[in-house]
Amino acid sequence: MVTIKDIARVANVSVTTVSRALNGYSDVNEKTRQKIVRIAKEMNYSPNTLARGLVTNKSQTIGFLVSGMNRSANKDNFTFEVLSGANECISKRGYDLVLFNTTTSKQREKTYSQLCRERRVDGVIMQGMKIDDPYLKEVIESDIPCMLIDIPIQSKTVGYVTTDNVLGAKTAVNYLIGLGHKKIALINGHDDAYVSLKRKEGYVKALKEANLPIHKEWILDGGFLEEQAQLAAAKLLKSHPDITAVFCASDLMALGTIKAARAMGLDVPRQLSVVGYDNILLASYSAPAITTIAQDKFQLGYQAADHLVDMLEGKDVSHVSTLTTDLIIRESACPPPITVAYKK
Amino acid sequence: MVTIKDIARVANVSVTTVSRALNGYSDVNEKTRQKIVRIAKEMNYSPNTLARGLVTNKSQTIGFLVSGMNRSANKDNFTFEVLSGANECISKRGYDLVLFNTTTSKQREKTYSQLCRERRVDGVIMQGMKIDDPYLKEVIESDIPCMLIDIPIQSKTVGYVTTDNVLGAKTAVNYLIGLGHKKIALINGHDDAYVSLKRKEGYVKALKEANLPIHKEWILDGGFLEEQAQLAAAKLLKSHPDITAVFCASDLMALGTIKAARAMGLDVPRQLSVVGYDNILLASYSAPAITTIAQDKFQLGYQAADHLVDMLEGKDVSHVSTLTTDLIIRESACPPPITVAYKK
DNA sequence: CTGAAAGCGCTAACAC
DNA sequence: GTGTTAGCGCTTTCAG
Repeated sequence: MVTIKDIARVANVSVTTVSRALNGYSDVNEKTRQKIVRIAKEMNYSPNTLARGLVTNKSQTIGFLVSGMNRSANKDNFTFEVLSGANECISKRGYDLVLFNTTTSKQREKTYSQLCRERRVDGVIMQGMKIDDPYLKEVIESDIPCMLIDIPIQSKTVGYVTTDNVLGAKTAVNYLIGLGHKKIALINGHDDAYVSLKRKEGYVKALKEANLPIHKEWILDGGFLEEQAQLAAAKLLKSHPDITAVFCASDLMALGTIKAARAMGLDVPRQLSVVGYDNILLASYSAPAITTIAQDKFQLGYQAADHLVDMLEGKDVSHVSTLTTDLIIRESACPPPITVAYKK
Repeated sequence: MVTIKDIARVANVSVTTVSRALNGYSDVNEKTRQKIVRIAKEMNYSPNTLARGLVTNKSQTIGFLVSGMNRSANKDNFTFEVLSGANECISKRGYDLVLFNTTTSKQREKTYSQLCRERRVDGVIMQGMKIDDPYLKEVIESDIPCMLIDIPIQSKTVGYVTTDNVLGAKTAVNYLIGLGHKKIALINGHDDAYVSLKRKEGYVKALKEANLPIHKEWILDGGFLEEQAQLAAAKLLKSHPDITAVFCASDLMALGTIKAARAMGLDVPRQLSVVGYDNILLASYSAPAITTIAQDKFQLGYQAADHLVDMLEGKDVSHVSTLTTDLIIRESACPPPITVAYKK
């Protein structure tokens, strides 16, 4: 493995000069630089980032900390898209991503700061954490720069990027209301997720603004899981057959809800309208295709990475982004059955 | 940041002893060890892997080199599942994964060995490479241990894990033949992919064994892309309306083929049977659900990682695995229309 | 069982 | 412009 020492010897200069030349410092003779660069290339030199990191105290690596990258959790490619976005940006800006997966017990034994310090990551991007995850508390206490996805915590060293979940949910419910629905249920994720709280807020807001009553019994949790949502929806539709629409806090849960409806002989959308959230790939391929609120997951990761590197480079701008969402109208929602007319 | 030096001072021993105690060497007094361990814990010490790596010349990191992790390429979560599997195994065995994405131009400028040497990765896992990717040639020349996904190259330092693509394809086509089909086309990926070559081989083999003629015009490439496959299928079905079944080398292309058929007013499966490959998530959700050959992508990654670490630990076993596939029967294939009876 | 010393490859004062 | 020197945090001979 060739080192700057080898280059120095061949070029007949000191290692310092080699270091400076290769790192683009200005205070080195242009001819010497060219010579050094040429020799380095000839000798097929690559810098040792470990050694460099040891002295600069910067590793040029970002930790990507995600909960649940295990076999079962791949149904939506949310994590992967965020990861892709983050990686795209990070590598453009000269860093590399290292994966921290908190689901393997091996890593769980270590604290957040242990994980980070061992690898000397310069910063971390966190995704998929529950609101009460112990790691989250550590993030706040730690002074390692961190960008959170969908968790609004902010300090000198922590920022976040999220979407406007209240507005997104409101848009979905308003759409249903606009279609003529008055009895709209909510299948939410779970209270450990920030986005669930916000989406419920949007749901409530939309109903209130339309002067529609809020029924607590119409709000159920589906844990962001298709099967669990199916169970919840089945229960809901059985005990409240007058419901004509349900807004689900994820597309996966919308899928589950549709299955539940179908199992009861209900046609979607004619007898029951369903609107999802996320716009996962499945949403456009399922039958019926799911009307949903789209969020740009790639962008979520990209922006998080961008903010993080900004932070590392000392740019003192706000480290918060809120992305917008889009209503994607497809086939799973339509006006309610005309029986509602009898209500007058 | 607390170092072993700090611990040494507090514990009143030398750094050597601290190092040995913390690394579980046997030649240190049990009492001293306990004291050191206790102090390390109290001081919240984490080892600096950069420093360690610098001297041991091992970084405990594995590079995951993938082509195409960009925004557009996330339609099947193939890469993500392989990644998850690899990460699961790697982290169990005490390593971490660093992502090398060859789609960003930043990384493309660097050669394979540069990428690896800069980060001093101990080994790499490669996925999604085309057969003529320049990186691939470098892998062979390099002495860095490398496990390939779906590319059968083998040497002292390189191994691979793949599935039995010939058998998989053969199984698919045999299934179609068993259903009564005699005119079976193939929408393949592209010749730059090893798996395509093999799947074509399986297709041909199955037809031959059934004494069915091979028509070159019935074999088209869809580039593993839905849209491209749709175009290819449209062309194929238009010029050869007597085809009753098509085997696609990926589910995404099966989706495209179904769309093409539908656009021509053909019912799938009643007028055209379609069998896919991969068993991506979409396959079970689309309408009709796609009959396909399933491969365990998570396992692909897991095994690659396992072999790689074996290699790094000097275990001199074979570094090759061939996983089996499963035929998943769903709704996109059925016996051909009875019109074939007229053929007699 | 423990310590002193060297050195991994690199950067960064500081001097010339 | 360039070289000398020290040192990042750790492991590893080699002595004792």
